[in-house]
Amino acid sequence: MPEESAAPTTGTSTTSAPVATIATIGQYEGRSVTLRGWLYNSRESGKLLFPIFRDGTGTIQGVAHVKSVAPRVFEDLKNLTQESSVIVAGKVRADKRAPGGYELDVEDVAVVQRVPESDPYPITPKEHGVDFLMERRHLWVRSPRQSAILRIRAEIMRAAAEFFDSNGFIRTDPPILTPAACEGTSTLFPVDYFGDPAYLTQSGQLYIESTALALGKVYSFGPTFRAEKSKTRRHLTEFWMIEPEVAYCDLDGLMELAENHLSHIVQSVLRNRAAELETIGRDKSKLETIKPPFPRLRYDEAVERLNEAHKRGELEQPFEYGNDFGSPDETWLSAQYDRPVMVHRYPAEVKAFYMEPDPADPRWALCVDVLAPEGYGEIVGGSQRVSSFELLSRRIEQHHLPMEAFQWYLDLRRYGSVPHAGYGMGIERAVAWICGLEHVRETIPFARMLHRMYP
RNA sequence: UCCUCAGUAGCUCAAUGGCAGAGCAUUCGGCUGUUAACCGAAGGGUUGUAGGUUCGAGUCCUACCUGAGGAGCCA
Repeated sequence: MPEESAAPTTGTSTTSAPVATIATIGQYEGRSVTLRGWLYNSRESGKLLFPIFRDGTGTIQGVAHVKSVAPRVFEDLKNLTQESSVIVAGKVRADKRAPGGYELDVEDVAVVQRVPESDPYPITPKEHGVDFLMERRHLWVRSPRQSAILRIRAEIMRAAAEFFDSNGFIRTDPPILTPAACEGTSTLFPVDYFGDPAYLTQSGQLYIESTALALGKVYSFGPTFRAEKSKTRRHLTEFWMIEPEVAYCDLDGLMELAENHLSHIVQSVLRNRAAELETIGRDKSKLETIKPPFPRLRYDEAVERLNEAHKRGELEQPFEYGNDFGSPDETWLSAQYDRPVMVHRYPAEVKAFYMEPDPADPRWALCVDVLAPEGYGEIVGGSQRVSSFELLSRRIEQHHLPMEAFQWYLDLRRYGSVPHAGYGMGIERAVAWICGLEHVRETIPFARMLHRMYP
């Protein structure tokens, strides 16, 4: 994906040399170019300077000898501080010693803003702790690793939407401000809506069930909010979800959709963000296997395997039948496969009220969780929805949900109800898995977590 | 919310209850191919906060604050 400069040129050139970007600088080999960026780091050896520049697309080392440039240029470069903004002109030269394959023989430099040494850039190329970096997230995103992750995130989001756009889905985004809870209010963020209580959405699902019955195949893509007080590597209070919803679709159709969707995303990242995967040191062979079909596992079979694993001593806690999987259970299960595993038909009583019971045995719900490999856990959760008006209103009653608030949702079963199904995919967990990250806080530009709202 | 661990220089970390220390960063000096460069020198401290024990507390005790890891819940 070469991003050619459609950049503005106002007053930002030192010479007439064309403005290049570092990622695609090879096409200018042997020619002079202008780079607009920042000083990433610099080294010197006597009369030789090695400033390393970054421009958002990559880094490149410049070379300047005291005799090869004007005295002012040499002095300016020598006094340059980390993250000072500069416009630099130089000749592109292929060099085997350079990590990116090219170096820049500096010809001229214009300092846009010099960072004063009395208040140096705080993030040095050495080690830092998590708290220190998160407090300076607005600067941390400049580091090569962090900007590579954000580029991969953007590709994941692009490919995730592209898959639906090119398969007949219509994007219909639900409201973010909602009048009532989807499944109880305890995990919702309340807001004051002109004196009445309202909540930030925790899922657009109920709304896109409506648009699916209007348009057939739909999806939504946006932020969702959960006020859960969870403090783990998998949780954010604000995260992005892409949710398809399909009329006349059953659980089997939904699982097929999910495996094709996920495979498309991973293969797109491999194709379009190979350099970034390299930068962050991701093992690509772990992603190349992500192709349909994904293994399918009934809840019952998963439980059996977990109990066997416990007997062998691979899991501390024995699994209690009828429960939802715990985090260690998910981690163990997902680590058993080289591609995502789809666990389906959980016990109905531990699952949401809107999930259709299996006609073959109503103790099970027609639902599926997709667990990412390498222990990354649940990245997709979905189900076939209850289509019977009688069953749905009975469920709403049993769950002590306010019947008034669900009248519009029940209308979808009053007027032309059909079997339909959908799922939600958490973008940040997908990014963490595809990038091989320890924690979701690095998968989003500014993470919102329990006890972290700055910057 | 619960459990565990941590908080010392700008950063990452040392210091048996007995003189507050190193590496990096910053400043100055040296080096014509450096790759988180290297070599030499300098400056840099209310040891998270408040109490307590002790001749003496960074170190032990109590409370609180902040952060991290995990659990539950979830995507």
